[in-house]
Amino acid sequence: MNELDLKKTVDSGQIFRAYDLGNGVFEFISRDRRIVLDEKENIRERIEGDRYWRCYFDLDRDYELIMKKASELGDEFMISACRAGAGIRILKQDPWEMLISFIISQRKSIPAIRTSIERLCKLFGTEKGEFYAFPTPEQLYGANADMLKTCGLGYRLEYILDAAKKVYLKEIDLEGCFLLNDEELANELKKIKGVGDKVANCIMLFAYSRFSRVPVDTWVKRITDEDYGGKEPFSKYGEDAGIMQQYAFYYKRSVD
DNA sequence: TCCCAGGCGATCT
DNA sequence: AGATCGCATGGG
Repeated sequence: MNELDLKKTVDSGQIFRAYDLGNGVFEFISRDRRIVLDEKENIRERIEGDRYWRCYFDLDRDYELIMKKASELGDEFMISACRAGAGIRILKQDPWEMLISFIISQRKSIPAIRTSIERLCKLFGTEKGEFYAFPTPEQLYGANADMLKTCGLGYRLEYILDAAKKVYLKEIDLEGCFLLNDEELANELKKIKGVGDKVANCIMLFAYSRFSRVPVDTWVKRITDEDYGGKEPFSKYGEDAGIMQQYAFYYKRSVD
């Protein structure tokens, strides 16, 4: 019950710095932290003992209620999505890291996003022994322009620089943003170049625990068009719509 | 080689 | 407000 499936979570498109190392071993990197988990061991016990990772893996939320709601509604596609996505959890990630990661994500494939982010970390992040921390706003704001150009950011480069500038110079306070309501938060994030509705919703869902937000990307559009005849199927899940979106995203990609 | 990727900003009607 | 269009680059 209420399992945590590391493999599915790594592949769920919400985290770009998580890796399947093989043999049931998975690595997750967040900010300047790293955890390596072996699913053959009691991972739940291990995570529960650590304040940061317990919060990160969202262990205290009941993810089974949403399946019940899909069943009550007779929502067949979402029932299948819940079944396929069981064990995926919405990771509580860092706002700055999500901001940069999802600016990069636009019109890029997930493997290409990973490549760009890893280059950024390796070139500008602080070395932590076996890995590199995600670069801070200061590190990106002061980044060498020629080195930045080697990260495959394309036209998104100016967006990244705008984000680094606004956050480093405190025009935008990402920690203070936790106090804002959903609409205020979305508007604040969209002051940054390269942040539109979709990227803002990703940041809100994956960093600010705004579970009602549904990032509408190419896959979600396809679900709406192909499986619901053009009628948006997520809002009826209310405060859990973002979780359902994540299951549906995972499911749709898996059957494509 | 060709096609498209977890969209967005600019520029129109 | 809503519809179109160009966009840099890397994977498959």
